[in-house]
Amino acid sequence: MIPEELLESHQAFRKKYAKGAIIFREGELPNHYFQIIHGEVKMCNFNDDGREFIQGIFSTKQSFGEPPLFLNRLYPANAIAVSDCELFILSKPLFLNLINENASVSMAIIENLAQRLHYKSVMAAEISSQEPEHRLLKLIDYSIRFFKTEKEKEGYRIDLTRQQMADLTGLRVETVIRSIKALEKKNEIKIINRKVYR
Amino acid sequence: MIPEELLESHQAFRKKYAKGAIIFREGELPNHYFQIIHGEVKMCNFNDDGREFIQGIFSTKQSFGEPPLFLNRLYPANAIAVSDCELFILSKPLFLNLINENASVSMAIIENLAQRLHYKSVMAAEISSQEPEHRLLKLIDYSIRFFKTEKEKEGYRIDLTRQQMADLTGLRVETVIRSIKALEKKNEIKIINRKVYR
DNA sequence: TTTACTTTATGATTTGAGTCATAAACCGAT
DNA sequence: ATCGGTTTATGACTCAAATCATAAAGTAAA
Repeated sequence: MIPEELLESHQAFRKKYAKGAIIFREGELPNHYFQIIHGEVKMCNFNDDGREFIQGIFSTKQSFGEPPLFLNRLYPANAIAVSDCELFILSKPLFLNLINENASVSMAIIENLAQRLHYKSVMAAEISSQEPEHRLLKLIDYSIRFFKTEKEKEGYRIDLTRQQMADLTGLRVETVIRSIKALEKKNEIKIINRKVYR
Repeated sequence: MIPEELLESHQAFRKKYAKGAIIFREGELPNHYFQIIHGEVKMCNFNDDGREFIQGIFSTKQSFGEPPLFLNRLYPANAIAVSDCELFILSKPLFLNLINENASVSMAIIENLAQRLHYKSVMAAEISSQEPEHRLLKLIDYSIRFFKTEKEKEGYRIDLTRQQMADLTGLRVETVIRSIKALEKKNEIKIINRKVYR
């Protein structure tokens, strides 16, 4: 999102995380801007009985975790590496400088936040009021535009496990599996050796 | 959010809406920036069978509906006047100018978006994975900080109808009524002639 | 190729929020 | 004071998703 050159010229450093590593935790005070060089990161919450809710999955060139940085608020969720990954990290004061100096960066930030707010608006309305199949279809369509998909001859391949879909929509795995099958029967999607295509 | 003087010096105009009036509709192309002078506005979706989901309720000095403006996307929800209200309206090109010229305005926009994203993150995790009482309590605590409350000797008075709470959390009115009562029994909240206090 | 683990799959059962019906309490306008 | 509309309230019943149990299929590592 922020061009590499700019980040590097402003003393951002690189850091690698192994799959499963925790980048920051819910409740911590944010001190840095993070942008993905390669790999994938999820932001998620765990509720009292250990169930996970995935706020979003981010990949190359995307940033995450800025909102509380601007609000002097604690992180509302955890950031965890979904795969091995490498990040640019920029300290809060340097990041804020960069924004103030550079109108195009601040516009990029605005667009990025607007983007994520849009996703949340759409999914919030879905999650709260629709049946599982509808919810999943929306997630699938949304994920095609924004994460984890590759275009193949059979259509777009959704690179999410059933469990991830469950955690993104607030459903249980079993419900996702059953709904996915129902959607296949209705010809809304295809399943080719367990992968979902649309 | 954007100072009145600035809005006026940039040719924003004022417009009044009666209670219930539709300011814009889901699916329309955004052309303006809106900021509330007085009154309240809700953004909401209606699903196939007419049920409403409230994305947020906004009041004095708050703006709404910017995200799709930045993304050249259609409105994902309707904006409806909850009470009689008056708004500042600024055309898209003038608004974008204003942001580009003025770093403090663009920072204000960033903070505003971050704020709303934060609310959505918190509520998304709640809505998708918690029991009604937990969900409602979170909404109540959040609404104390951000909308529709007044501090009284009995505590904060939540100025939301049961129906609004239902539409904000994705629950049904009856469930809200029952859960609110259960919360009162557990001494989490007070109910004084039908109003909720916390 | 065997082992250990993850992901997908499927049936049986439970449960709690949704739905439906009905009514009381409240509020504003005439 | 009366009337129409909204908001709150409550009970009975339904049903779909969650839960529980169990296993097959796939995958990665030793």
